Amino acid sequence: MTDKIKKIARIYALQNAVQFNGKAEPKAVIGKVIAVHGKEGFSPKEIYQISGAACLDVNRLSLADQRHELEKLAPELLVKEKKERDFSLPPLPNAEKGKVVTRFPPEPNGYLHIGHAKASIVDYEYAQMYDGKFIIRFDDTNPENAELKFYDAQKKDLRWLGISWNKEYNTSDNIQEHYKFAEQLIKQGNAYVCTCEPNFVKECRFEGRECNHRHCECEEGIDRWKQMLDGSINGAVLRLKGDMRCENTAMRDPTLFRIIEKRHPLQSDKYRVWPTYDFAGAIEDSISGVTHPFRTKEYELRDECYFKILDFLGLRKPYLMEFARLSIEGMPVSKRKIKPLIDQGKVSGFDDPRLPTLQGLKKRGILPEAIRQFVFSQGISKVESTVTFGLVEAANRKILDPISKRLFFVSNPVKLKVEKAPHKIKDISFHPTDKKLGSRSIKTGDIFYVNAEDMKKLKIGDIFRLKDLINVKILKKNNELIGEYAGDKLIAESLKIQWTTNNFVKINVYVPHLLFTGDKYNENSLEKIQGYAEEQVSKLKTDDIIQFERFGFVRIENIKGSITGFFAHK
RNA sequence: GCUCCCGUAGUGUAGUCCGGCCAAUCAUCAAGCCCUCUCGAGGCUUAGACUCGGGUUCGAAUCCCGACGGGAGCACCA
Repeated sequence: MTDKIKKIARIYALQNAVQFNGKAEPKAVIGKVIAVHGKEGFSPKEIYQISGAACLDVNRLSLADQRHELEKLAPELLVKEKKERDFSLPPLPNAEKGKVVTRFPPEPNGYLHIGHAKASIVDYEYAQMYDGKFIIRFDDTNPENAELKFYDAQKKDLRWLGISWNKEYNTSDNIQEHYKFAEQLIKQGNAYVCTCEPNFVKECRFEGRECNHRHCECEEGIDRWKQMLDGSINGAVLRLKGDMRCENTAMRDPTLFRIIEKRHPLQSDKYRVWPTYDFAGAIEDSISGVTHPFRTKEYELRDECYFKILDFLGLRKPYLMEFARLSIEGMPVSKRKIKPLIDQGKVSGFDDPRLPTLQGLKKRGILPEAIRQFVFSQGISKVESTVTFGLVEAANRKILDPISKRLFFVSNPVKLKVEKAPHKIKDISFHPTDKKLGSRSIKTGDIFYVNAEDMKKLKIGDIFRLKDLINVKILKKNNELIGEYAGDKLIAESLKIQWTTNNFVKINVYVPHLLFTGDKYNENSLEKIQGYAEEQVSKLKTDDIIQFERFGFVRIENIKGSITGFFAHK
């Protein structure tokens, strides 16, 4: 038995020594030995001694000898294997295949952004993982926020992300049911109608003081509730009887229902008493069969309230989980920040390519699959972090690169006359490796357009190459740019530049930069680059994403022959 | 102010629940080289982290205590 463990210790001491310059470290070795062998009746002390001795012995050998011996004993330990990272979501606690139900509950008050994408993708993905069901529920319990157009707009955004759902409904469809639960709470003495001034409520909550309404009889409570519903009292709310001295201030008798006299986009003026998030969220998750509701961290303090309500009503409790909000550097997600920019005309709308709205991302050529991969790479931890948009770009580039056509675009174009240039009809393929993407043929003469900065780098007499076409020697560089044909054969070390013939397409490319630097709006966040693209570009359709060589990936909009580009990234 | 949550390379992230195959994963970024008729992609290499201080233990990124730092809540918004 001791022999066995000695042998193991020897092997790992050798491995450790080989890995770290001939010096084995007993601490590391003992760990491995215990991990592989298990303790099996040995005390850690014994193993420690054995490992220590093994290290001493091994360290006396030369590195070459160590390697040699390890090769004989356990050659597989010689190669350091690369660990693979698995980017799928971690397993869901308390989950059973076929029985998981998740939900995405947006308020129909705006367009979806990347934060919503994270939530919905996580919800959807877990339902998929467990062959469960995924519900989309519009949390439209505040008629002051809900707007008709957003119900469909949000669904459209979700579909674009590749998300589908098993069930869709509105919380506002269930108000009657919410009323029944409210009544039950009042009857049980777990809720009461309060007509205190909002400021007074706030004060009491802060100081942990109860108000008089808290102690009214149930009979009276029901009456007052009915009055709330029929409009005969105003300024009333229904509050949960929590604990006004609870350390968690969310439990200091939170409001469950309030009066909002505003026409609802779906329910019209049918109701004037509306449940709050605390109430509606808990009730809906429970009665719709959701097993694993996710929400963002800022609700964490409300968990207690969520469960208290379900407790009082004897309703099933879902397994509630939280994760951190997603924030991206320089790209605010909140309506509070975006809305003023739109109102002041600083961005064009909710689909401005500088915005992290799904429509904005789409506009600049970010693919839904890239967003999904990005979300998976972020995971669902509670650590708050600010991500660089570069991570989204990197994911997008990996998807785009093998499938995007390569085309020529010349920004800041200058005219170049090439003397003695052979007239050609040149076939140039759309992709450097994937020939299946096809090719275009370009008819060339002696007039070209090239980028002015490229030309600045060249002196008279220099030879450069019009990529995929011919070499050109610079003859003149003053008012006019004149070159001379210098052969067809590729010169490996020559500068290869993109070009167009005089048969070009005028195009503006909008390059989005960070909207904010720190807290300040970046006045130069949208750069407009004008240039000429090769004629082929006029054949592109809206939403085509191509790469302009040495420029970057660009999404095209072709509106009745007028071409605009939106820069995605390099 | 009170309460809660969180602290791993420049930025993200795995590992933390259940201490030992962790002198710590992967991506991104940066630097360098190779490859390429793009400044893209690909390949290779290098650099870079467990917030700090105590404790428990043969052994701590992991458990305990404390400090510090960041975030959130204290709405008749969600």
